[in-house]
Amino acid sequence: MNIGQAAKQTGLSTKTIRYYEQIDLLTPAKRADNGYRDYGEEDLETLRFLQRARNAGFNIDECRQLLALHHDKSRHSHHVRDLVQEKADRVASQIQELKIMHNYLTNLASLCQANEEPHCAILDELSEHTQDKDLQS
Amino acid sequence: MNIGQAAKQTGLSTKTIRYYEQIDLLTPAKRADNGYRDYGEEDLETLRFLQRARNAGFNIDECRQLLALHHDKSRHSHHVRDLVQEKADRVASQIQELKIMHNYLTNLASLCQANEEPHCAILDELSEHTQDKDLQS
DNA sequence: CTTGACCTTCCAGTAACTATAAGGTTTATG
DNA sequence: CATAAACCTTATAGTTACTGGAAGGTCAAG
Repeated sequence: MNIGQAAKQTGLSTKTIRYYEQIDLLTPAKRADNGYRDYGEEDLETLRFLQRARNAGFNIDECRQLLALHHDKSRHSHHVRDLVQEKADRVASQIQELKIMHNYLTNLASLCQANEEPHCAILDELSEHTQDKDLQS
Repeated sequence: MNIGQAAKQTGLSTKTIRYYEQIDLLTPAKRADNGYRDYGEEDLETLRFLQRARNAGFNIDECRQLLALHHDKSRHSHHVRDLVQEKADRVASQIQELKIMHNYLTNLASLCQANEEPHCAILDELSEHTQDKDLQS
């Protein structure tokens, strides 16, 4: 199977697949006689694994670890769990930060009269006050 | 005032300030006789404006627009509001995505027995099923 | 007068790709 | 059989918003 087909089957782009090979996230695919990369069912599974892991928010390095655990038949399952739990925690705190930011922004937006006049309380806010106070709530 | 002082006063790093100048986000600071950048109170205000806007989650290009509006005395305040509101909306949907991701991850984590055994339902999940279904809930 | 803390410019690296160029191969069509 | 579209290949550069480091000039203190 050519790379284009593999891409379609897995939801990754051909560029991305080549890139993953380049950074040694994937072992190089075997080549057909014409030099084209040739993917089999097992390759597709690895590609799908990566697609899902990235989709779940794991970065490349974390994917590398997951893949290593995936291939390590002597792994302990709690290692995998720890990785996932840690990630979930980081996502949770990222959500918190974004909520604070969202508060601040809607607050900002509500300050402004939104008319044809040049005066705008948003710009005042960004210009004048001591910072961060409004972000902490 | 040298760049180091300006950095301290505004919460940006010297690197960042030079970078902002380099990408024309800032007009070049005037130079002292020794070639050092020399900042006055007005410069500090612009720097603080940028620090706050970045902190509020605006990217460089959005900061450019905010700064332009800031300097445009014939602006209409609703333009500013629109910019902020749009940003708030984007942040809101980012939060939604992260919540879905967080659900998925805690779900994953709960599947795993987390013991000394190699078998791990997380890896099964990432390997086997059709994708995205679990992300949609 | 030298040491350390500044400042300068320029170049490279980060994350995770995406875009583009220049070219070879395969497949479909007239 | 020619040729055009749709593949594939590699290599290089661009993206975002900086950060780090090298190599060197300047300034204040002891």
